[in-house]
Amino acid sequence: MFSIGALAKRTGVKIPTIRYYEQMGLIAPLERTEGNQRRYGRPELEQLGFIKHARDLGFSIDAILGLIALQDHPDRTCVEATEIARAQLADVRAKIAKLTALEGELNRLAQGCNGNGIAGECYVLAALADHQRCEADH
Amino acid sequence: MFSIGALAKRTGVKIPTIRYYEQMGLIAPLERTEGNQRRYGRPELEQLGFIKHARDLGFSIDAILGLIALQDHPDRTCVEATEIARAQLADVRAKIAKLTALEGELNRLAQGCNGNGIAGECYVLAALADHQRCEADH
DNA sequence: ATAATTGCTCTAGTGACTAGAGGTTCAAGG
DNA sequence: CCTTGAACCTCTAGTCACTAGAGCAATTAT
Repeated sequence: MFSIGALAKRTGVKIPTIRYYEQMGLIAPLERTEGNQRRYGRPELEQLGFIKHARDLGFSIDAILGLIALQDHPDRTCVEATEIARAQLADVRAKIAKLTALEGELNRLAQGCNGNGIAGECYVLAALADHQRCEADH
Repeated sequence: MFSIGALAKRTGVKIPTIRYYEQMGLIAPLERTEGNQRRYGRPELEQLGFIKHARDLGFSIDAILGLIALQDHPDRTCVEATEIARAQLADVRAKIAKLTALEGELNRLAQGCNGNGIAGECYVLAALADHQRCEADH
């Protein structure tokens, strides 16, 4: 049985975030002290590890709630968990694609100007003002 | 001179967003009608195009405010504009790197399970619970 | 016993919008 | 000229995943 501070230190999740997760229904402490302080056990430690890992992978709180519901009903098929993971993967891939396109344009933008001119004829500002110069459409 | 609705249609920026940008100090209409409705001209159209383009490239409202300040003082050197663009590029590259790492892990996650087992022995849930199985650290 | 640390709840702020309520103004047709 | 309906106005609150701070209570160490 340990305090919220100890849990925070062990998992690397900040104290207010743990309390926020509790509010969102992700982890509740097993019990409280007489003075109303949260006391956690090993299962909560593992649960929070799970949550942190999923958050690091970009899963939304809502998606994690779904995964937790699956953990709590291990008789359900695994399809749902895999679907959540696949959706997340698709999301990440879409983001990568978009960011890569932006990288290309920003690169041209940043290289077009050596930084020695004056802003009145700055390539960066001109390029931002004139979308025509873009290769990809966004 | 055209209305906010016409401006929205021409630029593809939604009406509430235009009003929000005005609140943030990005674009103000030249004038208002007697009945207090916004009326925009060509300069505002171009300004909003600039803003949209920069937002599409991931620039923050704050960064765009900086760029606009440069436009308004064309005597300043171009260095600042380039610096803002370079910072944005670095940011985008960092995000791509992080997302690519996540993509790898998510891919393993989603492929480890064919979706036919039961959640009690689901690879997705197990992998999320056990960070040890990860290759990269995040 | 006391001081230092840690904990509690509650409210409000972040960024970049989006949604809705409740009311006003404009443009077009009759 | 008048009415109708679309578009407009302001203002407040909600989104997501936290983060910060106020003001107070409990625990721990000395």
